[in-house]
Amino acid sequence: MTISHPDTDQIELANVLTALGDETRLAMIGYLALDGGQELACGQFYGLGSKTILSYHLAKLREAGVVQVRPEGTKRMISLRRADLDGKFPGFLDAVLKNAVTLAAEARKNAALEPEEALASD
Amino acid sequence: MTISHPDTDQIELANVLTALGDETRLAMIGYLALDGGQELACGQFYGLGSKTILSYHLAKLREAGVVQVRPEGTKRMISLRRADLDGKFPGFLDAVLKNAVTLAAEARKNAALEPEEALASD
DNA sequence: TCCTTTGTTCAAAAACTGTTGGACAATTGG
DNA sequence: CCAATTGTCCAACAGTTTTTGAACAAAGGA
Repeated sequence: MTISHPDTDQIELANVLTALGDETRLAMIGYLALDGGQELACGQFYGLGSKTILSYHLAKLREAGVVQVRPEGTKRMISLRRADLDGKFPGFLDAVLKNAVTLAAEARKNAALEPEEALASD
Repeated sequence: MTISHPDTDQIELANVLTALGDETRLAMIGYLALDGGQELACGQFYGLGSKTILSYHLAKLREAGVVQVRPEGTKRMISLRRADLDGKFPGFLDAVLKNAVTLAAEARKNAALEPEEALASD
């Protein structure tokens, strides 16, 4: 395997809770839910910080078993491990996402207003 | 107010998740759910550590808005803020408790086997 | 090949966390 | 009053987390 993920049976609730106990990471999973479960690349988490910081937080989510990361070219396509989480902790992810989605929506709105993060749009 | 608690509208999901992202604190809320929502004193979290450590973790749970603490004599009667949490994060607490309860049950069983924690039973 | 895009890795610094042991405080009972 | 019970507070310690900037690597296009 190119990128290491915990097996489903190695996902522990305390680790998942720790991974999600951070506004940046909560917003990240909100982004992943916003677009209907579509995969996202790191660069699409607008308004959540530098690429270094996103890489760091992405690793935390991946190591806790919250997200799946698939390399595609130079990108990393990220998606929620929804089936695994729903199987182990029924109802948990949906309850958390209700909140996380609003965090992501705010971050996206703010990023649109402050184009410091945005790259050349030409 | 004798003991400080956050208002309901000040309870934030990221803080709740951080508070619960720890095996000791997860087991603590498991204990609170085990006995059908009865209040517990610190001394009744058998097998979870010294009184100092329980006091530390209790403060974390209280400051995050997870538990309510009511002084009674020299004891602190602790209960889940179930209505507040259910109101703000529907389905969340129940999803977490399913797991936390088993942690508490294991801790209680182990504490019964290793009577180092137990005080004089005479 | 050279450059761009996309992200990872590293070292360093600052802040926070969890644990321990001892002292302390408040309440209750003898 | 004196002692026991129940927890809190404090200082110290080791370890972890988060952040920053710079260097690096991998893939793809001109």
